[in-house]
Amino acid sequence: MAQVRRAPLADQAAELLLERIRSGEWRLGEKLPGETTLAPQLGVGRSTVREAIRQLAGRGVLASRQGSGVFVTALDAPEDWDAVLRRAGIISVIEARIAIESEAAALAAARRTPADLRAIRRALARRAEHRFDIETHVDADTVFHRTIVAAAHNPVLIELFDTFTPRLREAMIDMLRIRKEFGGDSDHAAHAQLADAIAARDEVAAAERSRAHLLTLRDGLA
Amino acid sequence: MAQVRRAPLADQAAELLLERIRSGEWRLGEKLPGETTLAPQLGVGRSTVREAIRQLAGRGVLASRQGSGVFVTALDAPEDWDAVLRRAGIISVIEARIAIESEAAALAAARRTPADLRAIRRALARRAEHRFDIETHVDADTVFHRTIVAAAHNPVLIELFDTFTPRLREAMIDMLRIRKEFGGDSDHAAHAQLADAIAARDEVAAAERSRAHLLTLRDGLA
DNA sequence: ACTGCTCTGCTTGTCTGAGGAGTTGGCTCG
DNA sequence: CGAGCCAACTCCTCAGACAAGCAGAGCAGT
Repeated sequence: MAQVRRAPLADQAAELLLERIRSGEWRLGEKLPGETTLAPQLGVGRSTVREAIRQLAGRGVLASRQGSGVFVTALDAPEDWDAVLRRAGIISVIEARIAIESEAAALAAARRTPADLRAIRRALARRAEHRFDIETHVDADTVFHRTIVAAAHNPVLIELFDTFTPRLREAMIDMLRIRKEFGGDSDHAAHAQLADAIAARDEVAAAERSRAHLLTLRDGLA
Repeated sequence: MAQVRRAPLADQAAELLLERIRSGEWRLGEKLPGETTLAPQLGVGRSTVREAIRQLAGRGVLASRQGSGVFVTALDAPEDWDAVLRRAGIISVIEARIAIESEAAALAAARRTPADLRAIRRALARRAEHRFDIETHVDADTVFHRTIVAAAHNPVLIELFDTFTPRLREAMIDMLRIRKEFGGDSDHAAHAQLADAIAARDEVAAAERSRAHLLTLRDGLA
């Protein structure tokens, strides 16, 4: 026995439709049978079919046009990044962060404007101030790293950074709580060197420093 | 004059609700007013409210539990990556690909199994065969690069790769069509060197080769 | 033969009313 | 004070009705 029908009919109908779409029953852009046809086919009422269609419309799979019909706009629901990141494990996430952030550091060194540099320096100072409360320190650290990614002027990279950091926040807090030592002088010096490399437009050094710092973070979490 | 295009009431209602959620009217995990309360508040019928809720449920913002109520599960709809990539421009996308792929190449050099290596070599051979039809060549090239990312054994990186490449496919095809020259000996040699570096477990060289190759691609698209 | 019109059937959109099913919190009773 | 019942509330599902919009068939005029 699977489950005692915990899921509402509308959800089941949506899942069933998605399954049939995935199987290739209708091509991209093709029209689905009408609601009045689909309802008895799925064994539910028309309102239920409509709610299932709405659900898939919210996920970007279907689009309905009044008077015309319901059309397939995607052959599959886009991967849910939250789910991917939950499944993946912290190490994989931080490796992805290393990838984007070291590249972003190099780009930042090449492209940073004076305003970017001011923001980086300011974030670095705030990061140094908040060295007593763990959560506050982690957040200040994240803000600092974000200013660097922002200085790369690449919307994809900044979006990736924002996708990954929430997942890492808790793990970092836990790690620091165990180590009982953070925000020390050597840690601050490493970050200051990163900022200096970007200020000096030294792409190689910026990538290197960023990478080295995050690798220690990864090994701390392993 | 607003617009000729009229959105269905249910869509308008969904947008309105999302707006109120974003504004912080209800906190994360909090319960929304009942359908019978919401309907006159939004000036629509109950079934329309239900369809709006379903739509937001499909986007992961709301979740409804029978007998209990409708609850906020996210304060905002997750960014749609397709939209981000469309907006971002090819250069930004390929820079993101450089970031993940050069890092993946280094990880692949460290972690590749014999099976990974066989897959890489096989993909390299197929890539060399298909050097006459542009589309086929681009697809074979993508498969080759994907085997490398797969050898890094990091689910986040492979997912990122799969997210980016569809967006790049057309751009690469267009570029090669203009240049009228592809799959040459030097191009093939560069890929072979990348495969060799991974075979030799040389992390630095693998990252370097991958990066250099993709940079020429970026500059070709600029 | 071509153009432009209307008419018609089919589609989705919206509302209402009626029960069914599940949850919650208070109330009664031991 | 605790256990069990119960009533009010919630969402879930259905059926029916009518409105609004689209697309193609058919027709009339040029």
